[in-house]
Amino acid sequence: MSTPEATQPSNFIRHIIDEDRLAGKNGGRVVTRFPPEPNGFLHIGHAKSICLNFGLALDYQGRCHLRFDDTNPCKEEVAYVESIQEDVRWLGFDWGIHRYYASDYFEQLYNFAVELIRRGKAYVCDLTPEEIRAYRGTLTEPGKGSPFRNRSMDENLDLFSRMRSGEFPDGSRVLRAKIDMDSGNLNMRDPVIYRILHATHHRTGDVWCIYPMYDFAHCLSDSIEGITHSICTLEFEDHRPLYDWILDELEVPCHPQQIEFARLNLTYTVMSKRKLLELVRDGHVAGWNDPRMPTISGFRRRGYTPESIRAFCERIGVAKRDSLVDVALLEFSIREDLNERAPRALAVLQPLKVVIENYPEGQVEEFDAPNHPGRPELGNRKVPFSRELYIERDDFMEEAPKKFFRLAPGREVRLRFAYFITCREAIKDANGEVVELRCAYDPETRGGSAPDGRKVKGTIHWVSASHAVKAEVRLYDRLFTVENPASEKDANFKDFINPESLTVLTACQVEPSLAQAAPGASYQFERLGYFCADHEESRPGRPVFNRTVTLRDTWAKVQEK
RNA sequence: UGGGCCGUCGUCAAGCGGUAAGACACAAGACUUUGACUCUUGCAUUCGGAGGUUCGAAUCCUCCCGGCCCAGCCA
Repeated sequence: MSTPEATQPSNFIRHIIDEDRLAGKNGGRVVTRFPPEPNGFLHIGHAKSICLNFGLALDYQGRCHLRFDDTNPCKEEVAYVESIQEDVRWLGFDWGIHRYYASDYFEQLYNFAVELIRRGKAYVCDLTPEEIRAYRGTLTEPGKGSPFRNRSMDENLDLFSRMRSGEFPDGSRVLRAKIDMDSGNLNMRDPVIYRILHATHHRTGDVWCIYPMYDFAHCLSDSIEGITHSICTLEFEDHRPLYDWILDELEVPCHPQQIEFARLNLTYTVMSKRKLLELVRDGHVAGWNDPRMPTISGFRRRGYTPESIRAFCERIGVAKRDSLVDVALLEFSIREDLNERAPRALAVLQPLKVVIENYPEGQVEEFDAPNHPGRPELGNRKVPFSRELYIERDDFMEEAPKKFFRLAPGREVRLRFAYFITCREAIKDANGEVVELRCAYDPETRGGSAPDGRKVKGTIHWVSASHAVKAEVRLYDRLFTVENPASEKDANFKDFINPESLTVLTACQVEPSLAQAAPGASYQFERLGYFCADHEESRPGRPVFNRTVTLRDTWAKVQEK
């Protein structure tokens, strides 16, 4: 069995854990948790956290809890808890019996709050939200104490209990921790830990009308569950003193260690739930699982595999510096995986008709095409060939440069698995647009090689016109035109939405074997890219494919020069 | 004139006082019935800057510069 340290790249969190184990801390146990708030869909930034937390548990033979941080009934919905579980499972992780909800702890949390009051460390405050803000001071000036700061313990106990029983309207009072209004850390200036919210909670219904704030609920939930390492993102660094303060002031089962790492940012997309929600709400995308979305469900529908996302998360590493990861790394990860597993197929996206003038009318041949060039065990399929074909429009150029290896008047190319053909004539319509090619084939080149040893530089894909199946193909491109839309100064991120992020092609012609593509199945359309049959809209006989990612395209780079 | 954190290749990221890993990207070449894949080669005399400590510094110290986060009864 390999050591944990050897299975994954090292990072500072592993170092901390290694040291803790060496010191015998927590009895050597490692218990982590992934604590999403069910107020939106998971995105690839969450995938980084999931891979980290569950990965650590796996490697150190510990466990990782899935805990819904559902302390704000106004924003949370069961639909989200369902999608979150589906996504975590799809990514390949298993929380076993360890699925929890912060709302399961509401009673315990309430009792902890009461205890805090008893210890003189919390008080009920009647200030309005505006007053609380004003009293809090600013970044550079200290705050001042609330006039309710020194209420008696009995009064606090009474008021808090009446808050719970619903005597007071929303916003009229809060419970605050009594810490330090002079602290340079605003989180320590008597933070609110309970607020009144007469809202129906998706799990507890109307049982409660007061709800704990994140800072109060999170550390205690961690402690209740026996978490050893509570891993979160950088913006919670300022909250750590409060996390520790609460656990220090109360008698709790254990005191987990909060560790912060940098959240994932990816080029050409946005990663905050608020912004993603906005894209969905304003109809810029078709939903949370639109293949252009950086959500896990979006990537799934786009044709990404869990393996590729896990490989990506491993490659990006874990550190504390803010970073913006090149989406090319994600694309590399999915190409690497699909190259290995996706069966090949011939598909013509923008058909150009080709008539092979010297090929007998009505004749049909079938060629054996391997499903994968490197994996013969994946077998072969038959591809029909006839006098009239479709090829890709881009594979013909009327005036082709020397470096263009494809079809042009007078030039010869190989039709993959079939014959060499030479272009005799390009037929144009009234607008001067090429609508058909008249070609001649060389019968001696059956199978794709010439007995006389002559070579052709180019091989193109094709499909037999009368056998091809019509398909819809959706080409996806980056959602934004700039690398970091969220950081553009004096502008709204939505101003940078790429108007060409989606191109729908409805007249594609694909080889017959693709007619029955199973929803979600991935293929490599040779020379084009990886495509997957759409989970929701693909139908037998009328397939719909989503482009996952293009193939690497050296020719495109040459063309740019 | 507040508090916290971070600066190592274009992008991520190892390194933890002994003389700059790796990946992606990029470039050149080989192979090729996918201009794919694969392979080979190249790609930081230097670690934000300046001083200092040391036989020796990306690693330790000092100062400076730059970036990020915090003033929700959101998480």
